[in-house]
Amino acid sequence: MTEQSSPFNGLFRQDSPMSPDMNSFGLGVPNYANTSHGGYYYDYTNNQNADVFYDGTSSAAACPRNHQQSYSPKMVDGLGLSDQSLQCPSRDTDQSLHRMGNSGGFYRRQVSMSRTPSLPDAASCRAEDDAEDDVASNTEDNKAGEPYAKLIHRALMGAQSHSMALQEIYQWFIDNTEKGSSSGSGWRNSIRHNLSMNAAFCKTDRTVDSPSDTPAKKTSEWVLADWAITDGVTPTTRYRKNTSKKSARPDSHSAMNASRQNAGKKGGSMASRTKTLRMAQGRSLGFDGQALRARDAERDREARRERRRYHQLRTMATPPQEDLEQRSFSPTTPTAAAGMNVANPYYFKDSSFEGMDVAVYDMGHVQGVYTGDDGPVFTHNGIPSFDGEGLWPGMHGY
DNA sequence: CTATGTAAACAAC
DNA sequence: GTTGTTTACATAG
Repeated sequence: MTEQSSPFNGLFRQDSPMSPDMNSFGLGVPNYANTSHGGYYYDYTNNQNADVFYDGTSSAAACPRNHQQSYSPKMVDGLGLSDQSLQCPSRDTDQSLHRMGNSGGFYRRQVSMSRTPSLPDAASCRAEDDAEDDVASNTEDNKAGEPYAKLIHRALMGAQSHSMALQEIYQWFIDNTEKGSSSGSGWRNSIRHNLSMNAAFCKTDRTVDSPSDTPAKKTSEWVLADWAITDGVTPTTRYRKNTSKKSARPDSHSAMNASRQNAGKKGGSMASRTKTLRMAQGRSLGFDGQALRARDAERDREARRERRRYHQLRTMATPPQEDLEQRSFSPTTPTAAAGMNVANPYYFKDSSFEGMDVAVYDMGHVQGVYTGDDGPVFTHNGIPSFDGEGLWPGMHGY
């Protein structure tokens, strides 16, 4: 295998260890030394010597966050385990979560990476979060009024790499919200609903190689879209389809029941069909295609402008693969979707596109991958390109 | 009308 | 049973 010259064996999500000056629009120099790319990407495959193990937990499968940044125990101690975002609860077989004491429950990664993390410490993260949601409760107990989307956003902002498994989000709600202490499970449904419907939350699928010869495990986590890290959440409502509000049908009960069943039927069948499609079409942009009305479109344009501004600022300091959006994998880590006749989560957005909809480039446009010192570059006959338009200055498509 | 919460059907695992 | 997607309905403002 051609190992890249990079001193670490993979690409790791980089947003979390940004230096503080990077947090404000990224004009600073990334101080994760030896990583020549701007980040947000992982490589979970070259993990043979990046095995994950866990401290203080009973189960080897206790923590699914094995893709995350490695923190030495010393650093963890320094950050303070009272910060619940640093803790990784263990699971028992029926998947309920237990809080571990301060002595355990976190994980660490058995790999030495030469980059200097210079993490924002827990305190600054906290301060940042508190500053961001000015209205948000300062107390641990949240006001019941804070909507799910914002709560989820806060949870993810407090998590390493801004990513959490669903169960961890549940646990966060249990620990930090009133909603999570309610008896039923409706709030879990609502969380899932929000995660699905809000473009600020992106799902990452991956298969994780276990240290031993355990069969590769599929895990799934929810991560904040990069723009949501700075911009916060946008209302989930915007991504809903237009529902013909008023009951056109006067037939009441049985009709309602039937219509709901029908809705579920649609939802269920749509789920699988549009799942990958939506991935490929840029869910993180929050488009619902035709369902967008003019005003929504204008608001989207405005938000997109803002994100582009942010994007441009960042690309001044980072290589062009920042143009990859919502790619949670390394391109050298093909998923089952890669090369198959299904939509692929590796897609590319022409960020300069001013029009109504997204220009999408999926892996079908990619002719090859070159992994060099500047990070992965897609190539055609050895020349960085796409078969579409050039995505960034100085690169011309084929 | 908008934002949000909730219930529920359904698929895939 | 869990996870994720989707539709529908309710309600507060």
